[in-house]
Amino acid sequence: MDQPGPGPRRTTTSEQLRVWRDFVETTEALRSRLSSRLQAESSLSSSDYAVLLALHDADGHCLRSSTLADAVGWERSRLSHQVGRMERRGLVARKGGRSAGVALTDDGAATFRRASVAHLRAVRQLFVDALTDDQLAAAGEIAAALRSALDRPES
Amino acid sequence: MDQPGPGPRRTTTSEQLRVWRDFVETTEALRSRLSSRLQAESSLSSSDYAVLLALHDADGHCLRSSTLADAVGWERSRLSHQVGRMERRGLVARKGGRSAGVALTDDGAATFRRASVAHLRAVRQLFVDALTDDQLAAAGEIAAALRSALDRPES
DNA sequence: ACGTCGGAATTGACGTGTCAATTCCCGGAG
DNA sequence: CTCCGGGAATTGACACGTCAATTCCGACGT
Repeated sequence: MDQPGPGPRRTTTSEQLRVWRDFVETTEALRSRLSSRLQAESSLSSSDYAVLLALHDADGHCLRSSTLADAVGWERSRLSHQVGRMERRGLVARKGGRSAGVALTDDGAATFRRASVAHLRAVRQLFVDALTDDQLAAAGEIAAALRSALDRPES
Repeated sequence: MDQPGPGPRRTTTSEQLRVWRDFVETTEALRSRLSSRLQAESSLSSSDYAVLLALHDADGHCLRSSTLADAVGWERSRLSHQVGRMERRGLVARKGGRSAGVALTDDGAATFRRASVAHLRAVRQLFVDALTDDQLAAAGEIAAALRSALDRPES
């Protein structure tokens, strides 16, 4: 046996692959479920919600485009399209000329508050309460480990 | 202290929320990284890959539309659009009249084999090898727990 | 003051996903 | 044989994301 003792060392990859698939499919399903609920309850997409959240947390409910883009972690152009659509729906407003800020409208702020209680309830039900304390802690560690792998030099 | 002893009971929700956000953002980033690599290395989207994988595993490299839809877990119409696009690129072919099957072409099969080695390498690097054995096991349990919450009656 | 240079923001074109029709085919009833 | 019902598959219209231009504005040198 070229296995260094009884310690848990990698067997094949098929078991690992199974975990990978379960993990991916489940997180995907979770994301998509939360997204449907949000849509059904508040007519907001996850993207809408992300923007509203960032603006809501911002000082004066207003941010420069590029700051907002960083806050939600998107490309500029994606944000621009998104803001355009949200502006048409009256959730946000562009301030000033070409440069200088996107602001939450009153309507946007109200919509966000309404949506967020339902959304947080859903997150609690489908994630927080679905896991034991240990599992929740493990989830945090796993996220950190994955992120650090993602941040490595690239291959 | 209204905390019932040293036992691990929920504090506020803000710590839990932080874990939730980390978790979501990280899995999202991971998915998107794998997807870019696949695209760069093989000119395939994740959706393309999913379809090729399902057909490759299928008997005779051919499946009925609805069976294929179940295999990848999509809506019918999404599959139809996807297959249409893949057909134009020569990766798959529709058989028979309106009903009766989508088949992998030789080109599709070859493309899939090429893509899968790179993809599996990436999965190993960014997921399997990024986690300790314990974390990998925990990931499996977390997926199971989340899935079972998702499968509950709905709210 | 004028040009122009550079980055910020936007736009357009295109591939993709969803929802609501719509088409197509098969099987049974008359 | 013909007609009709219903489910499978497709299509169309529209929302969304990405990439490659393009526009816009302000700073800097001369």
